[in-house]
Amino acid sequence: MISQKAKYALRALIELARAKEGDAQLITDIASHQRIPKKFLEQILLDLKHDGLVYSRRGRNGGYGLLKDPCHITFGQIMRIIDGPMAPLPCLSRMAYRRCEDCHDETICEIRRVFSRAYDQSAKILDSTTLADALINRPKDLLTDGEIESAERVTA
Amino acid sequence: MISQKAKYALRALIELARAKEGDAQLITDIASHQRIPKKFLEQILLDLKHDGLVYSRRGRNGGYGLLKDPCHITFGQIMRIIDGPMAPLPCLSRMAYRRCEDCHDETICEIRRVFSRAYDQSAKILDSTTLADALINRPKDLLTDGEIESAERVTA
DNA sequence: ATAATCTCTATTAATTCTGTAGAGATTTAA
DNA sequence: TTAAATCTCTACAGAATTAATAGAGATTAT
Repeated sequence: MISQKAKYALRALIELARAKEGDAQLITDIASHQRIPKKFLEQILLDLKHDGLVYSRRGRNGGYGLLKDPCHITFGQIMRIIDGPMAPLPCLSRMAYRRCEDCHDETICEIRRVFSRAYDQSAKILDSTTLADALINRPKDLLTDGEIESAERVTA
Repeated sequence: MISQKAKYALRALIELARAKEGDAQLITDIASHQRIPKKFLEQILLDLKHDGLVYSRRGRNGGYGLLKDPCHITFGQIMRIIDGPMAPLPCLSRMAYRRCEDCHDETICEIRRVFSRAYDQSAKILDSTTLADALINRPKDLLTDGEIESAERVTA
């Protein structure tokens, strides 16, 4: 599962992406619209700022805004900033590779091999889907099987 | 990241899958071969037994063995037994669906939509890859791009 | 100056993870 | 029938992580 913090970050960024370019939005407003604890959101936005995704202005008329175009901010980027490496094994992380402590030989590890394939697939999606993509309200005939299935369960 | 417990479980099951069908193996032996804390492994194997993946015999000549053919035990099954739902969001879990506490409307949630696609992909792999698949030592020309890339980094 | 707003660091409570401990039950075989 | 080997079950504990909360500080507009 992704962390609550990551969900908050994604919700906040989606709200920022929806705003007209340039208008800064208040932490207070984002927090109340998205039902995010304000002080927690402060930390999150600060992380995102330190990583160059958003800008901020202090004082009156202050607030936060996206620093990059929504079509250049991927879910993968956001997840890595907030939750750290997405890889299911440290030895599969491209940004933060670490050896698995007790692994005999990485090159022949069956577990690594299987998870590598699974991770490739999901990373491919998350690293190519942007905030702009997420905002597009797609017609039903373009939904994936998984989306259709889950939509059916939800409305059932 | 998957848990240490899940890695232990996978390693133990791979060791059981390698054994000739029928011979039970001792917890002690699996623990020492795979460098798994013995008492921790006891709990893990017990979980797997309660879920019908392995059998056990007590007393002299006791031990553990697979209850099903390795080609009928998927990585997905194992991961769900040990780590619980694999879905990145509770509202995407097929086995253990839960509503996201603070979600306005699941059917239009952008976050859910994106992660649904990513999860579909990786679940497809993990639910179709079996212990038997993992044991096959495939020639290099059948490796995926991700496997090649990571093999290169490892040997570099 | 003052009010509004973001910034930074510390602290805390709850939960999860990774084990450890030990008494108990079952089986085999001498 | 006894002893040794092995799995079974429950409880506990320390460390790490998560999800906040708190509060003093810095900056900006008016």
